[in-house]
This record gives sequence, structure tokens and C-alpha cells, in this order.
Amino acid sequence: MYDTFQQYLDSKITLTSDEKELIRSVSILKKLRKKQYLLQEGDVWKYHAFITKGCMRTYAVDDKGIEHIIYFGVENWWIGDRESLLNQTPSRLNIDAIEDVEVVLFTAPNFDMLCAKIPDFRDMIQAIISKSFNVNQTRILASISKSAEEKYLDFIQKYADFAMRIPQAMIASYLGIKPETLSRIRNGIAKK
Amino acid sequence: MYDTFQQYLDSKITLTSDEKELIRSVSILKKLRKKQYLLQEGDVWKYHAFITKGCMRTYAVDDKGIEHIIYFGVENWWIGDRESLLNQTPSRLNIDAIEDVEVVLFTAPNFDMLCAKIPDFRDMIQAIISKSFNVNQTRILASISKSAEEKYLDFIQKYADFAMRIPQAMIASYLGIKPETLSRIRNGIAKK
DNA sequence: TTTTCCACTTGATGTAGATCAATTTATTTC
DNA sequence: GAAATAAATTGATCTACATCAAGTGGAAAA
Repeated sequence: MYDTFQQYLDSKITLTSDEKELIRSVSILKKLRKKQYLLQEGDVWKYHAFITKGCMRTYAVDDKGIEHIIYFGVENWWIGDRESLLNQTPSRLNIDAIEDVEVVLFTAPNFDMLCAKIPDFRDMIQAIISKSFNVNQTRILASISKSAEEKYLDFIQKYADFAMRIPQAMIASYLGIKPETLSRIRNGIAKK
Repeated sequence: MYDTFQQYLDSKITLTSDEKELIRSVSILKKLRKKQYLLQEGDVWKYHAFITKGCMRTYAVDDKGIEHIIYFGVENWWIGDRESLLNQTPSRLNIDAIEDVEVVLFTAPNFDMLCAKIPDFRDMIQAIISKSFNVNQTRILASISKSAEEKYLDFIQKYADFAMRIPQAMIASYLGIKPETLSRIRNGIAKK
């Protein structure tokens, strides 16, 4: 189960066996059943988390009780709430498992230690954050400039590898539309 | 004109006079008239930029020729295109001056040198990036969960210090709505 | 001053997507 | 494998926002 993470590391950076062992020694393995929470609103998030198996979602619940999905995450993705972690404030987000899930966790102090001791590790993380920043920016642009259908087509193209694993109601939530609307959009696309 | 940037630095971190001098020595001052570009689509962005005076916008132009404003920036804000800078690829964005503007520029190599030599400087930049990441995330959530009126009210509250300096048509673009709609929203709010 | 030009408003109408309600189709669960 | 539960579709109607078109007011230009 740690193996998936090790393979991920090997694909990104070259590490000595001491470094590998150091990383492994501070990792925490965790399994979650479908629908279980990794983070609940109000709790303070303490980790950096990497998904080795399964599919998760990060979402906020509004004052009407409606869930709004901000991110999905699958194998080889990092997830968490950077804001809560950084400021050590109660999170406004929930993270739970859409499928049975396995994750590798690192506490913030251990993670920072790894970044300090292994420059390549830090650079890898920096690169991921930068990329993630750009993805968010692109999504903001899409949100102010594209129709629901365009956003859906972008989504299934960009996330073709896991889009079919996600219930449509959740994709609709992520896109900011209603499940009925997504159903009609799909119907429209199919007829073309 | 550099003074505003120096005051900003002093408010954030403590530097030796050598460090201050080092930073100053690699800074580039630039003035722009209203409507002039700092970055044009297709060009590769080479700098880190800090606004010391005036107001700017970052926007993309879609295939119908419509401008979509992604960010505004005023005094004491950093601006640029991290994606283009990081990958050294042609930018998909434009940055221009909404008012006459003064900026402080740092080339990427010089900026990285400053980050390497002055850890506090690097930490300051990291903190800004983290904060900016969180702001983007909050904006994504708003885009999928809030009405146009709510987004407008959020905007004028969050950016109360400069919102009135920005033409309404540009605020509308930033919010992803039409100027006519924003006008009606404002009218509705005023009548309450 | 008068002309020109934007920024903004207002009205009439159109449309994408929401809402509500009823089925149908898949998945779980026992 | 039937019953129960959840996910997705479909139809009718409603609403927020867009579009198109005129008109107003205020600042810059001449």
C-alpha cells in the first residue's frame, strides 16, 4: 500500500535509500471506507495527504445545507486543506471518500522536515503547488467565461482517466450546476 | 517610487542594510500610462512585478474577442503570470494599466537569487503565494455556489479599499456577468 | 462652449439553467 | 433474487441573467 507512493516518488525524483527510508519512517498509512471523512468542517487539518487508492472529494456545505464540491482526488493526487493547515484554524471544508480509499499521511512538522532535508522533495512539492495554482486559475477563468456544456466537456476531457468513476450528481456539483441540467447536457451531446 | 516597495518590505520582514541594498540593486522601476500593457498575450513573462502606484488588471480574451478579467491589482500587490514564467511558455493572459501605474520588476533569476540569499524574503513570498492560493480557492467556491448579487456584495466588501476605482463594466467582467446585469443588481441593492 | 465619447442606466424580450414532480434505471442490502 | 435505496432521466414551469436597443449623464477634447 505504501508501494504506490514509493513508485510515485521514484517517477518524480531520485532519492538515496536513506532518504527513501526517512520518508517512509514518518509516513502514516490510513484506510477509509466509502463515505468516511478524512477531514470534517470545524476540525483543524494537520497533515499532507497522498491518495494511493480510491477516489475522494473536497467540499463545502453552504447555509442551506447544500454541498459544493471544490476538488476531486484520485490515485497519485495530494489532498488536504492548505488554509487550515497553514493557519491552524478550523477548516471550512470536508474531505471524504467516494470509494474505499487508502492514503499516506505526513504530519506538518515531519513534512517540513522532509522538505528541509531533501531539496528535491521540496522542489517536487513546489512544482505541484505551482501546477495546482495554475489549474485553479484556469478554472476561475472557465467559471466566468464558459457555458455549463463547455465546462462539462472540459471536465471529461481533462479528467478522462477518472471522470466515469464519479457520480454525475457530484460532477454537477463540481461544475456548479444541477444534476438535472447535467443530464440534459449529456443527452444533448449524445444526440449530436 | 521605490520607497513604497521598501515600506512594504519593512512592514513584512526585517532586513539588514546589505540585504536591502541587494534587493534594491536588482530592482527595475517602470512606469506605465493608463491602457498600456505590462504583458501581452503570446509574450513570455519574465518577471516578478510589484505595484507601487495605480491599478492594473489581468485578463484573457476568448475566441469571440471578449475580455475576461481574472485579477485586479493595486498598490502593494504582486502581479504577473506564474504559468508563463514557470514554463517559459507564451502567456495566454494580458496585463494592462487601468490607471497610470508604477511597478517594481525583478527578473526571475534575480528574484530566485534573492529568495536563496534571504530566507525571510523567500518565506514572505511563500506566504503570499499560499494566501493567493486560498483566495483563488474561495473564489472557485463562490463561483459554483453564489448568485451574481452575492458575488458582487462579497467583492465590494473584500476590496472596499479600491472597488470604487474600478469601472463597473470591469467589475462585471471579473464577476462573470454583464454590465447591464451589474447595473440592475446595484439598483436593487440601493432600493433596499 | 459645443462636440464627442465613454460609462452607466433602463426597457423589452430571449435563453440557459433552476426548480418541482414524476418515472425509470441502477445499486445495495438483506 | 426480491426489496429497498439511491442515481439518473424526463417533462412542465419558473427565474436569473443575457441580449439587443435606446437613452442619459458626465468627463474629456477641440
